Amino acid sequence: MAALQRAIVTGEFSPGTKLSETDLAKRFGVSRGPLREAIRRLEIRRLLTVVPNAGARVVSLDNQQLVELFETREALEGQAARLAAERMSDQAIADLQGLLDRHAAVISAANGRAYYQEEGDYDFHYRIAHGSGNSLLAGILLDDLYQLLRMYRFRLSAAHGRAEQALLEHRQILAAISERDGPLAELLMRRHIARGRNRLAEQIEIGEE
Amino acid sequence: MAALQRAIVTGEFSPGTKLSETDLAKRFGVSRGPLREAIRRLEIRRLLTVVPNAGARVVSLDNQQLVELFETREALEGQAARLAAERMSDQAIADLQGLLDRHAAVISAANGRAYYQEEGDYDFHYRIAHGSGNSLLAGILLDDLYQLLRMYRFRLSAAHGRAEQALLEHRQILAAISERDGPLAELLMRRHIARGRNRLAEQIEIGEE
DNA sequence: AACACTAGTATTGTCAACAATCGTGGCTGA
DNA sequence: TCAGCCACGATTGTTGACAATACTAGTGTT
Repeated sequence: MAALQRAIVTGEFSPGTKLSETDLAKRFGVSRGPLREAIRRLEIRRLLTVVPNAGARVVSLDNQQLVELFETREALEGQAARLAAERMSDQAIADLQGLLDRHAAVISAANGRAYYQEEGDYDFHYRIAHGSGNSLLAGILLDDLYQLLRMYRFRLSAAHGRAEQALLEHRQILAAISERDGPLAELLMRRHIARGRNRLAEQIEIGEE
Repeated sequence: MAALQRAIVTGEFSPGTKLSETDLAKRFGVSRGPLREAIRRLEIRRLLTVVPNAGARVVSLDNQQLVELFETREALEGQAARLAAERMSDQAIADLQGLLDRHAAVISAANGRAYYQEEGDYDFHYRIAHGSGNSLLAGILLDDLYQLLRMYRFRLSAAHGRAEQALLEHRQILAAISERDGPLAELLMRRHIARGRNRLAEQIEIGEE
């Protein structure tokens, strides 16, 4: 039944698609009852928009709403980085260091921007969220916001040649965490995400011309 | 069907209570189908904890989780205050000024701490969240976190004689917004909420003795 | 030709019955 | 007496059928 969420998040259904309950029920080999429960959950997670008596559609974010998403991430991930600097174990920090080393290898080897930009970036932010030791904050980020973000990764992946830059920023953030400098980690993380938002804003301007 | 959520949030069911589907269905005069959908929604909103094949319970936050709630609020409401300083209309700011004036009247008149502490505080933060112009951020705050908070307002209301202090802090925040000073508004809001968290921490220490 | 209304169809909302799983109480045996 | 097992009862999970609402196509009127 989590298969429905996966199907939506991975982009199997494109934004704006109308979701027929009977169709989905047949597709997933389940009755309409459990399916409706799944729809309600995805509605609360903001992955679907439901209008009463008219059905559910895959959420379709306009550019304004994507900016909102980045603004919200900026606040939450900044706080996560601050808390991670205070609470992450030395072991977890070392592990994360290793993760970034592997990312570096992937980038230099295959010029593997695509992989790094999507999964690598997600891995890093995932660990910071967990490292905050705040399960509520981590849950909002990972269960809600990141699922939304994944739906739009194609629109946001126009940042080629940015893998190296992102990796550098990740290393700076981790360095601040390693030095247990919470405020600096927060500042760097906010700036890191703000850059993503600015790139988005630039694309919007280009698109409007 | 939103009646169930209201019943839980207003504290009609105390934290930890087991919720029987059949009982609730009879109570609200509805079948188990729609009721289960409502339960799933409240589960995602973190107001209920559901274990498979064993039923749903009203969420029971321990002190650690309450601290997490405040840490998350601090990040989100700080950002909301910053954005509100940039985006709130002059009219909305003037209205909010009027709201605080009314709060001041209530406090001095009836020594009405109880009212102000609960509803007044909520009103103020509600308007800031909306004033951010970020519906995602406002939604997370108002639909999710504040519902959780309301369940525990009794445990957090041990701050007597604090109505005046809270009002003062609200005025300072609004002044920063009025001057369009985003960073200051954020700082003051974060400090305002951090004070709430610190009072909570003090209570925890007292309770542990 | 364009609009309004109506009937038909499809889809969502709701319900009561059935199946599966879990917790509990009592029984048996060492 | 206590541990383990079994069966019963209760609760959750699921299903298919029924009711209500919204969309659509077609017809008639202006």
